[in-house]
Amino acid sequence: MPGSPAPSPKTAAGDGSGPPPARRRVPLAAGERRLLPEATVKRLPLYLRALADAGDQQQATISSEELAAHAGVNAAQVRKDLSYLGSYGTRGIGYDTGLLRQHLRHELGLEKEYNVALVGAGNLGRALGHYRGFTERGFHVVAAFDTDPAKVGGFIEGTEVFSVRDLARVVKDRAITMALVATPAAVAQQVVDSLVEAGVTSVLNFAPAVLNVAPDISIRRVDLAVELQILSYYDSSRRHEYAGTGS
Amino acid sequence: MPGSPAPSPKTAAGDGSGPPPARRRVPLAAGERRLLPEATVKRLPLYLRALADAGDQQQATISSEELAAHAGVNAAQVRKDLSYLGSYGTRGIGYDTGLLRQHLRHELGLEKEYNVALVGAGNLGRALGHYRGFTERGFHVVAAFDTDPAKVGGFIEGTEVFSVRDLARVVKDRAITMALVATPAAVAQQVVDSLVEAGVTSVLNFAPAVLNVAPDISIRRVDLAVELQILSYYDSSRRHEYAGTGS
DNA sequence: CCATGTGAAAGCGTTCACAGCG
DNA sequence: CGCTGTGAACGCTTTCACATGG
Repeated sequence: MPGSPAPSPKTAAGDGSGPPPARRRVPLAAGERRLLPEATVKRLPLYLRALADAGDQQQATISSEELAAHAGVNAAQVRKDLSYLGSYGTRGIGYDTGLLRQHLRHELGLEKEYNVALVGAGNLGRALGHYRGFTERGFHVVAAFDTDPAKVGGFIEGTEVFSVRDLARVVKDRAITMALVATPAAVAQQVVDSLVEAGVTSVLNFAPAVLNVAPDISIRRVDLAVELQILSYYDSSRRHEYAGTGS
Repeated sequence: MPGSPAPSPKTAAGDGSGPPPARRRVPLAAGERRLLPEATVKRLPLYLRALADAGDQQQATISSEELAAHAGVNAAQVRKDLSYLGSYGTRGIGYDTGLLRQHLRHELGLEKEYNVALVGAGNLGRALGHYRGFTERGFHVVAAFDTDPAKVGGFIEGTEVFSVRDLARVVKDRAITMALVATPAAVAQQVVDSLVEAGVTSVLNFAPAVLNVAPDISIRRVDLAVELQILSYYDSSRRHEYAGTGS
């Protein structure tokens, strides 16, 4: 049963917005850095991308105003977010692009490279396997898995497709800690259970299902049908907007 | 220039969480229904899916507790969300699955079918074109677009690939109101501008860029690299967690 | 003088706790 | 009695406004 009732509602269920609700409350020692607010974490990658754009244009510094424009947020937001990192801006000038980029990469843990598993070699899975953006950013898809014997033994962009029966072994052998789940919804929960069992601690779930995992596992959901349904809501509320009042 | 500074920071920039920040403040007339909180809108599709699961199992009613388990949220949240719809539950019993499903579909505007354009027929674009989940839910990809002459004239799962030069014409002819943008980031802004110009009002953006659109256009972002970077953050904060205090 | 960094205020969203009703 | 519906409390997020400092 994929959607078995969670023992506790506080489980780190993959709701797509809050992957690790576990916030620490302990006093924390000297050099240690406190967990950032979740909303801030979601924006840091956008600032990083804005910096890449600025760096391309040989810009030595960038203002919170410019970063805000690139990230589609308020400038005060940018300053507050960056101030959580101990902030390395200069008043009257702005942020040093190179320095800030380094700090953001460090804070996001992007100095490390990650080995990633891809589970499900259907249409979406194969597209994910071909996607260049992952490797470029240090996320290496080093193994794919499927149940279909016709797909097992094949390759996706140089990555071998294994049987899911070999999942535990391959995940351990290749030191895989992240996974992309692109299976049918019906098997997604058991797949993620196997992945976690084998040592995976971060999961990006593309299956249209909410998955339950232990609180020390991060899971995020990318749900295409849900996105379209959200758009549908706003579209339809626009259509009805001028049907009520005449004012 | 894709990331041109927004004239006003209040533009409906595609930040992935808040597509239409425009909340109305007018008193609103009799039969009219107020806009739902954005956070609620994001959860309604999950409840709908939970109901589909329950319906499969011949369940006539479902409790907020059960819905919560399926959606990975708190039961009080479910009740509050559903109460915004005027709620059709029965105290002591729960919600009638069929009735609630109908109301959710109505509220989300899913009684209508949508014609969708797919822009960018690269790996990701083709995978999206093959994805079954869209048509199943009433979102019909009726045209694809690309600049590559080798792709133009081809078909993706029965959908013709047009030149982007014909975008305006085809979008109008086929009454397309939604679009999936799966182009390189560099051209995404001009693509979305053309789409909006041609009559598209809802956009799902897969390009790694923040797009600016008028406030009456809905845009949502699905950014795979950003998702992995967020996971990376929590992964690395877990690794550092036990490096500071010994307690 | 200009743009950062930040308290304080305002706005949202979530959770609690229980009244209300079938 | 059980489960919904909801005011009120709480906590997180955003925005404002301005002191601060290169």
